[in-house]
Amino acid sequence: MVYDLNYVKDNKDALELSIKRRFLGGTATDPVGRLIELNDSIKTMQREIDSLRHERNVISEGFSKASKEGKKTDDGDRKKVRNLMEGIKSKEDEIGKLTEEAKNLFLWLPNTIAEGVPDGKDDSENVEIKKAGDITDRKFKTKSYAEICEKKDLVDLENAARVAGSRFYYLKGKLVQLALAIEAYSIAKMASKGFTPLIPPFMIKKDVYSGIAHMATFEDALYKVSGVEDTGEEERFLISTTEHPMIAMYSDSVIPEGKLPLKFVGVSPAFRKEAGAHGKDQKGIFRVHQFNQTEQIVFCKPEDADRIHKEILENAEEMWAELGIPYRVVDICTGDMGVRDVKQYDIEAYIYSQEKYREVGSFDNTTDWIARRLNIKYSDDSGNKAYVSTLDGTGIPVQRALIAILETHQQENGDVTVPEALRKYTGFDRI
RNA sequence: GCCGGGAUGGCUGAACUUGGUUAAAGCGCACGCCUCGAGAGCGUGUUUCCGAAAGGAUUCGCAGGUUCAAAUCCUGCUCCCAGCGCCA
Repeated sequence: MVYDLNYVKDNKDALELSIKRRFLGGTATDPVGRLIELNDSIKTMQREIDSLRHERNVISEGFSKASKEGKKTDDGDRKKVRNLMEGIKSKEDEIGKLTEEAKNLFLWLPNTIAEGVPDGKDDSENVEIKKAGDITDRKFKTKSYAEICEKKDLVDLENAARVAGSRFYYLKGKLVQLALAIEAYSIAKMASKGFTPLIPPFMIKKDVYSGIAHMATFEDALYKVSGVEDTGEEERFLISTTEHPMIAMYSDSVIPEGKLPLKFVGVSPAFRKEAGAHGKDQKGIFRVHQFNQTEQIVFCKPEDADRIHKEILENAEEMWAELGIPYRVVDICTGDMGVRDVKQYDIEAYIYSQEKYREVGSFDNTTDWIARRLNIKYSDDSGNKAYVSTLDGTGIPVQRALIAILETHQQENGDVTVPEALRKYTGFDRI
């Protein structure tokens, strides 16, 4: 983790405003001011340490010369150096404490906010900016996906609960093939747009993860893999989104400017504790501990971030349209936006049985927020380095797409037609 | 899991046995000189941090330790290579 406090100084006003508009103020009093204060003390102290070290180095050099010439060394100097070292040590301890506090504050800081983001406290104040696809008036009564799965034996929740616990499932039969078809379709679609397909590791080391996620995420979302400590290995966590290992791929890296933008489409399972979601979508496969997804990730130059942000949103829209699912695009308000985002769009698919739009994708412009934490830079021809911008957006979340397809494409007799775009991957056109 | 070898700057690669000015040398890259231009040649620069600069600090996989002084000695860890064992 690298933290760059000049950035905080330069963006003081924007950051303070951001904290206020996101309603994060209660967490700490004047975090930005405190951070700047810490920064100044750390710098001053570092300068003092540097000059003490210089003194030490000068004396030490004298020893070096003396030993080469076979002369005796001065015991008084030896004592002096020892005193210097004590001074350095105590100052370093102090600097360590201040740095720890500064790092935690820095990690906590949200991103700034892009122009035009609607103000609001929570998701009720998000703004719908687009509706697409027709919600058809049915002559028959809509069956929920759960009913269809039950009737056609496509999901087994009961045995899953006994074997793995609640919020787990067995997918069965044609639903499995449909799930794999969604992945294959989504990967092929994105690859055709110049995104490099990627299957990432499904576990991440703790120290890497702490650059990406807040402690709250660790406790509420992440599963820790236990048992490895005994062998002396580092702790690992199961990924909670495909995005994390994809972004971390370039941590501590410098990407040559000519390679940007770097575009990837990943596919993997994701594991979430869903702590704090008790009661929400309790049954079924809408909110589960383990799901599959495809994910778009782009590393680009800052000036391209806005444009590519819209691009990844449009990529996903294109896929939902081809799957024939009615959806809408929502402009997320300040209070509901991820702290990493300067701007966030969500796609929500229409779920007939609930007569509601439900979230099926999130599209984040995180500018250099992640890059600063994971130290991802790019360099131009003359070697100047700057932080890249990163963008991430869902491709297709498989389980939720299954739900949307079952509910949207059901027929009166209870069968479900497979969207045209998926047929070459399923090999059948009807469930 | 066992045994062995290894990790040095943008890259190649020495110094480690025996701790001591500036991490050698080469390549690449940037800038300058030279040139009508290019090449060659010559010179300067090329980890990171503080600093307007001068300068200082820092850096040899990571973290500690010993020492006036660590790339070098000691301990722990991570990763890579090869062999053996196990294995989808």
